[in-house]
Amino acid sequence: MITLTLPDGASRTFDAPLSGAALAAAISKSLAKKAIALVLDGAVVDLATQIEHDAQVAIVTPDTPEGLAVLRHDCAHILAEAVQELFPDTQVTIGPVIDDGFYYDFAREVPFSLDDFEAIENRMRAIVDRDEEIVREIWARDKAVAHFKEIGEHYKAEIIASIPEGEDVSIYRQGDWQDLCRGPHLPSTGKLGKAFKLTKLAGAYWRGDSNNEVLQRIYGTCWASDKELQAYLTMIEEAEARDHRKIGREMDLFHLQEEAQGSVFWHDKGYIIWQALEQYIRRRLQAADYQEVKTPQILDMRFWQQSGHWDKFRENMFVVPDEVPSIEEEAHVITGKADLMALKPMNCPAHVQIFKQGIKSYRDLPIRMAEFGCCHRNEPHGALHGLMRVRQMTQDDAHIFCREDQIIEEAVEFCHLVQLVYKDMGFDDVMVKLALRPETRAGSDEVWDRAEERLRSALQSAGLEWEELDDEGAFYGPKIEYHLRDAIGRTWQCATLQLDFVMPERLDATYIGEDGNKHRPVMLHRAVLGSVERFIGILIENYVGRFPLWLAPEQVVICPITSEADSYGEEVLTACKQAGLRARLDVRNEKINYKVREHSHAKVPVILAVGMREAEAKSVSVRRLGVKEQSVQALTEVVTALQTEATPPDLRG
RNA sequence: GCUGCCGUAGCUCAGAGGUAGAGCACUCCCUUGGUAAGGGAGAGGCCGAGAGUUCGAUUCUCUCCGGCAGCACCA
Repeated sequence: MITLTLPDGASRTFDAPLSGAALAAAISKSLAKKAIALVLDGAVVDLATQIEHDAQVAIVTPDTPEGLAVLRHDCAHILAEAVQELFPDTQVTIGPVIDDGFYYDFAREVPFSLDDFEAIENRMRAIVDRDEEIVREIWARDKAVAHFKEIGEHYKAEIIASIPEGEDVSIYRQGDWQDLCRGPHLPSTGKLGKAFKLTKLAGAYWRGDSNNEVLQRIYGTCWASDKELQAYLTMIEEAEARDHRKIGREMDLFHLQEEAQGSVFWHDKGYIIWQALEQYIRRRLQAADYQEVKTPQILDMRFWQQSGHWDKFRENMFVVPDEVPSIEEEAHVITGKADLMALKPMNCPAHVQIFKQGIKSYRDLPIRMAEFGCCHRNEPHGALHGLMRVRQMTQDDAHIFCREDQIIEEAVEFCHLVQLVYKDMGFDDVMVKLALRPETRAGSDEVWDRAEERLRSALQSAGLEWEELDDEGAFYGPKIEYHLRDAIGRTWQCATLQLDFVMPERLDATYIGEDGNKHRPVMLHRAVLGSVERFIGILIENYVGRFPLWLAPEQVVICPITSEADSYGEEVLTACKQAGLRARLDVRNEKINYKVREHSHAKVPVILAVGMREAEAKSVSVRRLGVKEQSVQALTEVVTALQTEATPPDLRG
């Protein structure tokens, strides 16, 4: 007798052990048809799994997250089967499920091309039509290693060989094709359906290590129905239209050009956003008792040697020889013999220098030292990405020098500040991560234990949920990271707080404690926006260029309907400007339709149309971006209302 | 940096072994129009750079540069 409890709390008893498939059939015919896997006491397993004893069970269907994951995993397998049928010289490696789909890494001499996708997809559909039964087999590890070696699947053999000796491995067989896999899988290939599409082709290192050979990765997406597949493809297409590089060009915010790779040319409109943001965050910092400083851009190599950057970070630094370039035709411009200086990649060592001027008392702490520091980092070319990853960036950086007993309070305060700012920016999809000790690190395990625990309690006190990342911390300490999403779902680290016991030591920063002795301060490296460039990139994508009034580069455009109303337009413009609004008058010889269309495309939040009727009544016809309706209101009222709306969030009553 | 793809007017994109085309934008003219394109004319290109194949290359081949996607990197 076996008693099985279903998700709705109901239970059923069976005389003998039975498979998931039999269970589904016992519940209903339609469920049996839709069933693709089984949840047995919380674990997703094959539908064919025998249920031997009392358990919590659920039948997995494609319309659940678990079901979709199984589907995508099978889609990866079917991709691999199709590829090996079409290209027998290909070795398989791994093929995991990812957000919205899956990928499979292949090893093959000849590169795949996008043109191959059609043939591969066709073969995948044929495999679905064949409806091959998918069977799980348990093999001894050594036998599996030998087998995969023998059939020339060296990567698979390597994976299996890394499984502990003596353990059995599971092999899934579908038709003539087989793969090492933990599972679970569909009962047969026919259950996959055809709502899949191969999307991207890219290189990827074997085992994620750039010292290893490059494999060819094929990405795909897979859904329970064609409708969902179509919806996903449409969503991706629309998301691409939100790309900040595209919107930045359309709205004339900034540009990039190859003579300054990774450095941004900010146009006037983009720089208005920058300034509004900088002034806003500066006020927030002032309110939180930060002091603002400015430190040198170029410092001698010896300085970076002392800070440890020369050792740990040199590859990412721009180096400048301290000599006068030769103007002789024949001579080398630079001798290569001069002392070296470097553009600062970070502000922290310079801030320590300010801290070290004079003698600091424990009474002075915490010192919160902020700088809108322009830093240069020599990023790999392949890493550069619009505003998101640049080589010259400005951080809303600050270093908090404090005593150990002040760490938690400072960290909690910081988390509150981030939450406040991100709320003002309208971000609701923020991911918080805690990056823990990396393999190569400075400081004892005891120090790290303490540091990590402190950040955990700070996150807890701030009421946040977070994910912990092993091995991702800075060499000098663990860090809290706030990640934001871009238009197509990629995440970018923005705010960060890093706990550092090392730098004060290296640069010999001290304060006089209550006991009259010298002590090391702790440093908290922190940024709220992160890099201003990246943050604006995220803002553009999140707002799709339709900024709230306080950030909009152009807030108001005044459009006379006939040239007779031009002089009244001037009057409206003056009123707007006097109220501090960023306004412009469009007196071009164009029809109102045309002007409305153009300024709407330019994402100007407010269009004020004025004709003779408005001129006589001292009113304006207000049209808000994205709203078809207009309303005619008194000029003075409109200006006052817009003025209120354009007030930055921290200055509102 | 690695793998793949791409590079034609300011933008979006056609094109073909015989030195280029559209729409939008731009300039000028006509039009004074009431809320997402009024009409006409004009100007605009070393077809990413270099080398090779060819009678001839923007088109084919190679190298480089840049862009895009992913990987690695992101202290």
